[in-house]
Amino acid sequence: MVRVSREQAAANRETLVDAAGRLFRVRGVDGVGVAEVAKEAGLTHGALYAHFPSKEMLAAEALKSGMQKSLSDVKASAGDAQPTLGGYLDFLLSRHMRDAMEEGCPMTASGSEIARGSAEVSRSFAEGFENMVAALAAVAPPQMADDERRTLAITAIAAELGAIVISRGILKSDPALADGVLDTVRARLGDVLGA
Amino acid sequence: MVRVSREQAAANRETLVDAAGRLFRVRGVDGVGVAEVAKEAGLTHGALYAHFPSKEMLAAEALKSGMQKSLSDVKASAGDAQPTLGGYLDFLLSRHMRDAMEEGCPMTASGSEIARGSAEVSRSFAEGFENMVAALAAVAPPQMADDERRTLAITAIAAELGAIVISRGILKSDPALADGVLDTVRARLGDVLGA
DNA sequence: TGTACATCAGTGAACGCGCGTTCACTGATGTAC
DNA sequence: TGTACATCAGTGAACGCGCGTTCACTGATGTAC
Repeated sequence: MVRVSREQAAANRETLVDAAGRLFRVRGVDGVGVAEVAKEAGLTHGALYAHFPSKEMLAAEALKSGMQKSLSDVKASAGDAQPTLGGYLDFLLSRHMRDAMEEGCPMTASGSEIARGSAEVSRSFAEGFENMVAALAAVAPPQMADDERRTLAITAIAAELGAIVISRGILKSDPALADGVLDTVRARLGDVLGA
Repeated sequence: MVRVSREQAAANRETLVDAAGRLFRVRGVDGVGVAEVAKEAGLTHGALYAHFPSKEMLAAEALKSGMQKSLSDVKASAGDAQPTLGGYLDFLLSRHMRDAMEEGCPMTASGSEIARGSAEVSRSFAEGFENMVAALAAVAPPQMADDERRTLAITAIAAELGAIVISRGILKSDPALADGVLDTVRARLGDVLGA
């Protein structure tokens, strides 16, 4: 196939970003070649360079998109019910969040790679982080002052990220401890934050 | 040079592990070749395979060694004074800890790579994590029950790891926010843990 | 202590391989008349 | 609406390169007598 419609091209671009996000989260940016990303999207590697100037830029785009998607997932986790901080934490610190890396949050899956990324990557990350902070602050106990809610949200996200990373790291050698870390941090955050 | 004394060989092995730890932390395991590790240690890549069966095993060894060294650094941060939880947290959540990746903790520098590593890597990590938990639990408020001290230590480490990773990720695009995350989590943990 | 020889830590060339990126080409899409 | 042609998304061969690993070789170290 050569030359597709503009709609199709836009769809292909999105498919590339999604495939990249999924693969990069599971195996790392350095662990996946551009050819595999393109193949996963049903294209050849050459097509990828019609949409992105380099693998690095694709990674930045995939990160941004993944953070947005992840935020939507968190918000959607409440379903039709009123979202609560406790509900968000249950979702963020669940075994599913730990195990389903391909659909999870890029922040937990690629944290150490983001630190080494370009300024572009950093910008995508900062934006996604701010949005996540805002989402958690919005469901913090209403009697709190605004800056206290923000403080609480930042601390909860940091603890969540750390707990998921630690739990994943331990999983292959001590699954019981890996589960314990998730439960411990979830419970402790609950005690502390009243959620 | 060919064939060195047994002492020299042991020293060379250690130099390789140190060099690998430093380089892997800064640029990632996938971001550094075995030739560069060997060169950094003043050897050629061939020599590396006299000490380690593969790059993967070298990485596992470097992780184990790095976690031990990191724990020593934390304990040493108290100097001659009586170690306290607050003192440990000041050290763990400092700008220096965030910026000096080459001497920092492999847990924060390579978290997402550890999750993808072998069972061997997972074992090294689990052991290092347990030791760090024990060290923090040992300086937790003495009136607490043992399991509560452990819970507290796990939560503090998770929050520390997350805060450092987030701060590093944001640093290139928003240094002020990056500092803010460290300070926020440090303060909040202090409030909450009474340290 | 002195000599002969086995050991093996370290060297550096070579291996096959997959990487990111480029580019000449294709032909359906989109457009101008 | 129909025709002629420019555009450009996607193809796939080719590029140079650095990767992890292997291996024949070297010669000082360590050992047996």
